[in-house]
Amino acid sequence: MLVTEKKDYITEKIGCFSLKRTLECGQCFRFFEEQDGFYKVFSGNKRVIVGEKNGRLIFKDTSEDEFENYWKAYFDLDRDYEEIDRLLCTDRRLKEASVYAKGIHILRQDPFETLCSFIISQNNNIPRIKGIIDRFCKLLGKPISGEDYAFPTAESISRCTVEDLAPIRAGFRAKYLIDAANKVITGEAPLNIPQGVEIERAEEMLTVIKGVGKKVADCVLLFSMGRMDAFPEDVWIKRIMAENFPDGLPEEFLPVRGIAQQYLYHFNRNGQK
DNA sequence: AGCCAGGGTCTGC
DNA sequence: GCAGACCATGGC
Repeated sequence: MLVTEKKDYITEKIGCFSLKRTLECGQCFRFFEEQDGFYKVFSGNKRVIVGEKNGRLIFKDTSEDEFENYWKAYFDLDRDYEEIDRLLCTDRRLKEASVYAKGIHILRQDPFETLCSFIISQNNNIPRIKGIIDRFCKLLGKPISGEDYAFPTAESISRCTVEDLAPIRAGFRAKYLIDAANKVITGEAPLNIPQGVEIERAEEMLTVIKGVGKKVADCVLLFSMGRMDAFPEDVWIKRIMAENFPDGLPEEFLPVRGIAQQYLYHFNRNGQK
């Protein structure tokens, strides 16, 4: 059996990107910082170890193909964030957040994992969300290697009862995870929504799932489907909007309001105030 | 002990 | 359409 050796893959210099901020700003839950500052990142049934040095990303034990075919899109490395930032900085209120959040990219995560993760997120806090997801993968996910597991497939979840899911301690959300798995399998809730579909219509396609309201649907659309016009409004964003944008976001920002949302969220949670 | 956490459902007005 | 109770669990 011939085993092809993988070497580290090192990217070109990336203009406007912060690995740390992108992973830690609350849009994903399955990543772990290692001793050397590298991150072990999971998405669906994939795993990678990635670090940042001198403006380049270093993907350990990764081929160029794996980078080009998956992780490049995952980290949204082809989008021109400098240009988006220039637009957002034309507004005084958004400029403050944009400067603080510089380098955050919106991830293109695995859609089913993102759906389940934000179902789990409801009325919950981030450390516990990570714990539930971790136990979910260990309980039902296919082993990748060592202690690493893939995210559970919809099929494996659909075979479960609420009692089967008790060990992950998701509480009242367990029944929602099962409903999501079933509706994804039948196609009643599609995870391949074309970009051309109106955002309100796309939200409706996901809110057919029990436990998925507008906020969770917008998180799935933004954080896994590249819908930069999705605008998740959690308690933080609602407060920020009421205080700073009582008449809503100005129209010129609507196509990238999801990005503006993430900057505002990060700034207000971690920045001054 | 009570409150809150990247919400949603169900009921009642 | 909108307010309020309720939902499991755990950290503070």
